[in-house]
Amino acid sequence: MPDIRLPDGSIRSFAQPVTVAEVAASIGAGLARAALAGRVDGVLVDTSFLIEQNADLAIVTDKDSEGLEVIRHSTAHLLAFAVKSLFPEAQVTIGPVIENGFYYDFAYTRPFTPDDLEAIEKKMAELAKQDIPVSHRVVSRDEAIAFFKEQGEHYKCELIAAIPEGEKIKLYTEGLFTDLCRGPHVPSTGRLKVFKLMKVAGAYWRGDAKNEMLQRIYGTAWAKKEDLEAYLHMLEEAEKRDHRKLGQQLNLFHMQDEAPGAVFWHPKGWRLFNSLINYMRDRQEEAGYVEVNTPDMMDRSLWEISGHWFNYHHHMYTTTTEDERVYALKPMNCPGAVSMFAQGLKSYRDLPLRMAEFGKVHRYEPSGALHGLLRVRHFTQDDAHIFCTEEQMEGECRDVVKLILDIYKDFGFDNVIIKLSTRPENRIGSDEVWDKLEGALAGALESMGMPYQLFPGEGAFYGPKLEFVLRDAIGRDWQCGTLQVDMNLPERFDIAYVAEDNTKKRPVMLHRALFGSLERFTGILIEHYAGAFPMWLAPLQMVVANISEAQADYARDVAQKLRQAGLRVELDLRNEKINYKIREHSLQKLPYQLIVGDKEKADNLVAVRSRSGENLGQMSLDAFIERMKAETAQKRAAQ
RNA sequence: GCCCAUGUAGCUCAGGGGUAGAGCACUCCCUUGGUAAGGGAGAGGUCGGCGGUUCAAUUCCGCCCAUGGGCACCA
Repeated sequence: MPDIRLPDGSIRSFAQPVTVAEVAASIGAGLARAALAGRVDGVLVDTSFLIEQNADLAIVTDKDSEGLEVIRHSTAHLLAFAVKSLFPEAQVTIGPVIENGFYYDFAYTRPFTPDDLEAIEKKMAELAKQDIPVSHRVVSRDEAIAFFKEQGEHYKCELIAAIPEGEKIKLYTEGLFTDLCRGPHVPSTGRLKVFKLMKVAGAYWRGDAKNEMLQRIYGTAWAKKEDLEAYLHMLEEAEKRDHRKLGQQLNLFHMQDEAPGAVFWHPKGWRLFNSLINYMRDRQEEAGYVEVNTPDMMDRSLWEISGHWFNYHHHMYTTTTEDERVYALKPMNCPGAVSMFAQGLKSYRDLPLRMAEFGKVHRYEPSGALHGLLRVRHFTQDDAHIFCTEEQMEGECRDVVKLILDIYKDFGFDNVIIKLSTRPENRIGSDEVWDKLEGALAGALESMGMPYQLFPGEGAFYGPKLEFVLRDAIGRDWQCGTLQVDMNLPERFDIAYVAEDNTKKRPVMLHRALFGSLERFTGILIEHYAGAFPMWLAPLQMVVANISEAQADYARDVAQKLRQAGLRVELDLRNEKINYKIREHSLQKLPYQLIVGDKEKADNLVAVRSRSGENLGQMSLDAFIERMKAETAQKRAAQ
């Protein structure tokens, strides 16, 4: 005799146990048709779930985010259903919901082709149209294993074996297809209307590279057709921002086959790159850092001391010289920095010593990992190592966090997620020391009131770390900055400072990078701004274009004056119509275009057009320069 | 590193067993035009590399390299 309380607070009483579907029907026929699942006392269930006692119930429809998840999950099953009906020999494995869609991994004798995908999608549509009911039953572990064994589904048997004791094992059936699943699912396949298969890819069984590779089919699913279209449109827009594409269109950089994972910076791209370094130099100087430079290549013995040789030498570039010495290109700057500290005697008066280096590091990354500027083999870090006393540690951490967040703001990244990764199982050092290091990082954040996400066990073997993830203009997340506390290197290199009491003490060492990799950060900025850089970053800020040859001298004159005012200017005196020039420079996303014709020449003016396409009219050169200086100083403003 | 796909002119792409084609860009000529493409001519390619099959390979097959999408990796 359950009393059921709905989200609006109203209570419905029933004479006997009822299913979620029946409650929905008692409220209205429309809701009954829309019901995808139910939430009973906070737990998501199928519409066939029988409510026997008093309970809170919410009917889940495609208007709820949970409803959409149910749709995606059920569409993954529909995909498996279709694959099994077209390729009965394929074995099913797992098919979870992911952002914007789902995937399903299959084991099959041959790879699925793009044509197969098309056929599978067609089959899915067919099965959906047949509106096949989806039902489930709870079975015992032995029963489940026997069932899948008989079907030849060995992966499923492995999955069942891994289900913890005491958890219910459910089998969902739609038509001839039965799958192991936690549920819930839509009541029938007819509820799945808007989906599209996106791509096939390889994926290791259970995410382990030691296991065999399965075939993963990715798909997307939505409640409404318009949602799917909006999603596909968003993907197209993201593709237009792709830094590899823009890098070529805007003539910023290129890469070529002979140098995989390495960048050829063109003049404009290099100017951008250098703007970032110069900006960082200024900020670091203000924050009390000194800048140093250490060798790119050092003897193997140094890398043995640092531990890199043992841990990473497969990923290091090495070379043997004629005298048979083995050198390695630096994969990190820290051994150089520690060597720098070790040289000469250091006193507590020298601490904290904040030592920055724009070091170019070389790592032989796996070929499959390379990706434009975002994952390269040779990159420049805006690295710094802070040597300090234990007492100074927390304060230094706080200053780094402040600096990072403040700098990100200048690029319009206000939305920064901070992750704290703590001691892993495999680690060096006593728990007591780890308490201190983790305490310094957490304490710094907490004293500033900064929220953070905790990742227990994810720290490096030598110390905990903070990671700074920023969200760009179209909502994508990028991990950039890190702050790590290191107890490994100071010990390995046996560095010390002379303390107040004239004893030698081991300093604490912080590693930090704000941009992380300059190459990567440049790539992120290209996508973030879609190539339309704000004035302070734009490699080329403006063009001066003449209407016809008669104003060439005047245009030259204007450009020269702008350059003298410290602006980055290009001159376009080509024998082309003004429309043609404007179109070209607009496509190059220049912040400003200055048009000079007879009128401007006569009155000593420039006609200004902004990147947004707005004609700002005529103004004097001085007024324009004033305006440009103000805009450049403003930093973050972009259009 | 693993799976799949791709590689043709500077760029975007078409083609296909009988020694390659378009648009844009480039060079020259005409045009001197006021806020997103004026007209004409010309030049440009060992069809990613190496092997194989064939009378003949850019096209078919194999290996390698690179790129793209994933997986794994990211000190």
